[in-house]
Amino acid sequence: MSARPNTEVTAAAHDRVYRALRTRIMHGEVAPGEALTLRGIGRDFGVSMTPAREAVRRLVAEGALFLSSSGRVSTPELSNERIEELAALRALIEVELASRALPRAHMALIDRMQDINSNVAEMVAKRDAVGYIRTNLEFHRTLYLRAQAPAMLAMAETVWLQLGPTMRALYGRLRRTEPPQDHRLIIAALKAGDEPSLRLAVRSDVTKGLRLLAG
Amino acid sequence: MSARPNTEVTAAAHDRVYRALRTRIMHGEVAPGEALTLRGIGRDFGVSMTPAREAVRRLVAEGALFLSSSGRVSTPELSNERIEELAALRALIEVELASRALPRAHMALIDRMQDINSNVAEMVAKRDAVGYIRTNLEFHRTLYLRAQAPAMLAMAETVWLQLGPTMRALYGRLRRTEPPQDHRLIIAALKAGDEPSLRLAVRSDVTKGLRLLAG
DNA sequence: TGGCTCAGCATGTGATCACAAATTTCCAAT
DNA sequence: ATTGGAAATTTGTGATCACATGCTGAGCCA
Repeated sequence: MSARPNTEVTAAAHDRVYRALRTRIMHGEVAPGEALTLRGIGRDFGVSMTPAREAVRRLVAEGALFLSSSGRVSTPELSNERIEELAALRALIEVELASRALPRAHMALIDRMQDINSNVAEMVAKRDAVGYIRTNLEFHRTLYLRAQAPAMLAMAETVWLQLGPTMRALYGRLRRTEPPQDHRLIIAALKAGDEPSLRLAVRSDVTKGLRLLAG
Repeated sequence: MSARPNTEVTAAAHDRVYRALRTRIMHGEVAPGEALTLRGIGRDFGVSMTPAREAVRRLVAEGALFLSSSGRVSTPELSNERIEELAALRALIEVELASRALPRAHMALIDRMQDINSNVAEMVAKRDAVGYIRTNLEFHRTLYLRAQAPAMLAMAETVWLQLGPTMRALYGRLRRTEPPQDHRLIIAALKAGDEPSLRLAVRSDVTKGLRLLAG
């Protein structure tokens, strides 16, 4: 086989691999400490080592994967200190994003967030950890997209990515049945146009889960 | 030539290339919009395309380089909106870092920061834009290292990296002769243990330069 | 039984090649 | 002179290979 016989829509192989791995990591579909090999990734996606290597490099650069001194890659196992830091970063960045989104959040957006939140509740009821993480991030991203701040959103997603495997471990352990109360507070603050309440609710939502884990 | 004849200290070629490029970009040694080629980078560093490609991938992932739709890489030319966002991120993250460093900032650290700040003043006097950026970042990093928050510091450095070429363009244009006043305020607040003043001074220092550019 | 060594294997790294697509160059036609 | 297009060159992509290193486990000795 030679290079890409790309006549149209086909994206670059390394990008396809990157996106697939990124989504799996962010949604918590891989456990912390899980090892990956370039040849293994290549086999999984039907490509050679080269695109697998490039995808892994990107993910390492984003902190989604850990590179051992010998070059082996694995999902990171975060220390409590690092979890606390990442939670603080989420709080800083996401509060700002929510604040910037507030003036632009019209009723259609709030309705959509309520729909997503009912999906979150469903995932909690089904004890579906991956589904919960996915819909929960969708809830947040839907709001933050309105902030029109792509660099900040990218930063927030990088943090989510680093927390992905850890969140899986957390919510996999957790035995909750009630949907997140803070999401309702966020929606209420949006409806009321109440910025201080919004900031408080986002900070609480973002910090709460991770505090249990690090505590 | 085959693989790395690495008997000891030699670092991986892709890592060496990555670090060199990263430093050059962060310090503003390349202009915004400057184009790079994999073969050119390889030639410059005496390696093949493979390590050059990996280094570039990492830098693209960190937002230090822009990847065109056809795969060409260049230094990004930031819009005013993006500059404003990145300045806001600097403010958020660096104020937090400074705040966390404050309780641990003893006299030896403050002395070192004063030394670095006199180097900053020297660079300003010499109209050395690259030297100014380098010593200015060194001033900030010296403080933030004391925060013991590696994930946050990495985030801050990623923002610096994205702003590198733009800062060069800014400070290259700027005709200043006075050293930054805010640095003196930062040092004074550290000496006094005055957290609110420190937060204010850092925010002002970090926001000021970029406001001119985006304005 | 427990620890040690060494062979075999798995794995990352870097060079090189073939190919497709994008970009540039150059020449002819108007 | 300017524009159009075709040829030539540059460039990124992905596959493959050789090699050095790290890891694993089987066999050995105490």
